[in-house]
Amino acid sequence: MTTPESKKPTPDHARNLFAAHGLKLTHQRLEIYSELTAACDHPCAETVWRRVRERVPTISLDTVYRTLAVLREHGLAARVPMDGDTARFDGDISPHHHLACECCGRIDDLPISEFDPAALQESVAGWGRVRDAQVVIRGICCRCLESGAGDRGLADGEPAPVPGESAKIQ
Amino acid sequence: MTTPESKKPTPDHARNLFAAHGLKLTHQRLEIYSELTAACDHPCAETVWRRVRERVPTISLDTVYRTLAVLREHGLAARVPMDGDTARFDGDISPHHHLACECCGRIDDLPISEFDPAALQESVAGWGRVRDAQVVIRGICCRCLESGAGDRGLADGEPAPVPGESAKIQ
DNA sequence: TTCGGTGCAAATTATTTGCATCTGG
DNA sequence: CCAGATGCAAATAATTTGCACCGAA
Repeated sequence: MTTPESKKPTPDHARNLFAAHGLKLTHQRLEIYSELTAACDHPCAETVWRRVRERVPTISLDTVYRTLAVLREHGLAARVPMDGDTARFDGDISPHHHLACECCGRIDDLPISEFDPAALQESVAGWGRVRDAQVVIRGICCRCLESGAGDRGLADGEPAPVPGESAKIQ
Repeated sequence: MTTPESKKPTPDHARNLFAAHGLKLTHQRLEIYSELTAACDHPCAETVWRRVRERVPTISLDTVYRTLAVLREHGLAARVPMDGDTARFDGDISPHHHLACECCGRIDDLPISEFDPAALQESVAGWGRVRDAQVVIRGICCRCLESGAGDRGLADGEPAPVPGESAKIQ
């Protein structure tokens, strides 16, 4: 286990879910989907690949990319709206907010209830159809502040090395 | 003029601003900075380049990339937190929110006052230092809805062609 | 059986970097 | 004069795509 997995993994209810979307349920897709919904660190494609490879050594990186794209197209996964250079994915499609460290690249869910997307319905009325509304916060996490890695500040994606941490790719 | 420019351009107050940050004020930087602060469409590096080239035909794309990076490092510009495949820049560094069309890639400012970042200070207290907090909305703009381009839905960055629009790169 | 899915390798696209030259302060 | 800035071209890194084979329904 590379990172702490919290949320309950997807057993085989994925079977019905995929069928409902007219998607074939392959060994690879099941593993990718399970890994993504179980993860809580909003992994990038390569990270999902590395983790799934522990169970399916022959899976290729582009299958991961293709599967993540398919899951997004069917609304079973989402991309986190952030400004790094690598796409980060989220298996939790329920509306929620995000918090990102510009130093080490970690992205966490932001548990708040102060913000209600419905409140700005009329403000966006004439713009078009809203698919998703969330609060995005960028800053330096306490771990980076403590390690002094956040001194320079800036940078995004997976920047500056964090002492004691592997960082780089999440 | 490629797109409607609204906000007041930066005259020469840029001279003092750059000096204050210890940055040399070159012809190229001035044009890039002016173009960025005048733009209201959150352009990508290549778009800034195309626009500035009308005045400075010899400027190179990597100078634009380097300058945008420098401006960000000094807090004179920001990258919009979004999930497209190309970085989008913002010359307006005052706190505000964004609205993005997943179909044509356009990004607009979202004029709302309902959301006050200060309200979640305590929610983020133990996480670290907040540098920026904003609401990000993703959806399909009315122009795409009308043209039917938003039918398929999904996609991000600069996807599906919009009839009557140049789209592709913003 | 059949069409969608997969793996591999090559191709694209966005962004960065090395280096020699040039220039603002 | 000189450290920092620029242009050009080559290098990276992330993501996509062509194609032949394979397996779920």
